[in-house]
Amino acid sequence: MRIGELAERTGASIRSIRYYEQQGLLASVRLANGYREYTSLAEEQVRTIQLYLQLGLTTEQIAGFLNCVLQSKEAFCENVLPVYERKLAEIDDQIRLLASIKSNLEDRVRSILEERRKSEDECKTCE
Amino acid sequence: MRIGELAERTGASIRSIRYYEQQGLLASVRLANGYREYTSLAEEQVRTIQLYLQLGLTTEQIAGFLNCVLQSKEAFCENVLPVYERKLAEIDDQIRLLASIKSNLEDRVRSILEERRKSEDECKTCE
DNA sequence: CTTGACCCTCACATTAATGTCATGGTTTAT
DNA sequence: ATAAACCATGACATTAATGTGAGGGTCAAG
Repeated sequence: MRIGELAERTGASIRSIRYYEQQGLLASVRLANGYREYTSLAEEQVRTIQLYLQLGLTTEQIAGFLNCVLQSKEAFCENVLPVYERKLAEIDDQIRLLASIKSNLEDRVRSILEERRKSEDECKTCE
Repeated sequence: MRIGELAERTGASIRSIRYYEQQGLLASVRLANGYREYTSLAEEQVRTIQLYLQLGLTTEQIAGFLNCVLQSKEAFCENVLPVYERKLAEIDDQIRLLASIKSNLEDRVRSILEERRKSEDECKTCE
């Protein structure tokens, strides 16, 4: 199939599919006219790429194990686990940071509401 | 004081201080030679900017209420609370997404370890 | 008068995947 | 043969704060 059909089937944009190829994630054979031609395997391959991208992995990380996982199970690809571990650590850091900012913001919101409540009370006293 | 001293005192880079000015967060008067001159108030102002940036607000958001909060309390600046609320909602979204990716990754790690354990067991059986 | 430490502006780089536009070749159907 | 639909490459834009470097004034101390 050609790139348009592959895009249609996978939901990836043509632009993205070309990008995956450029990043070494996806191969294509070129027809005499220069068009990319894909086998039906490409469809699953693009879906696999999308899956890993949704996990927040970079194309570079994916490139490190994609060929392996396309042929065997993740469990048999040595490169997968370290990437997952690193990503998990990174996510934990991000969550921690976000949680800390969140509680800071919540404190501030509480303070503001509290201060405003006090002001309102004063107004009532004034009346 | 000049920009170098302000940078030194606040820990902000000279580059950042100029950027804050460009974004309308910080004013300076220019000496005859073109140098920026700051009053001692600028120091607190930069610290305030840094504080809001650490909360993940953009310079644009900060610009929306900085003048107000420099003069009175946050509680009396109408523009603060909506920004905080929006930021909190955004953070919740991010945390939810990260948590979802995290549990997905954890499942995958578990699967891999499980599969490998099974393989090891088979090996023992083989011996 | 020269050196070194300041300061200035302008502009490009950074990240990473994707969108979008320009320009142009190919194919298919009418 | 021409229009419509497809494909190609290349390049710039996106986000937002900051780093960095070029090229060039200013000023104080020696």
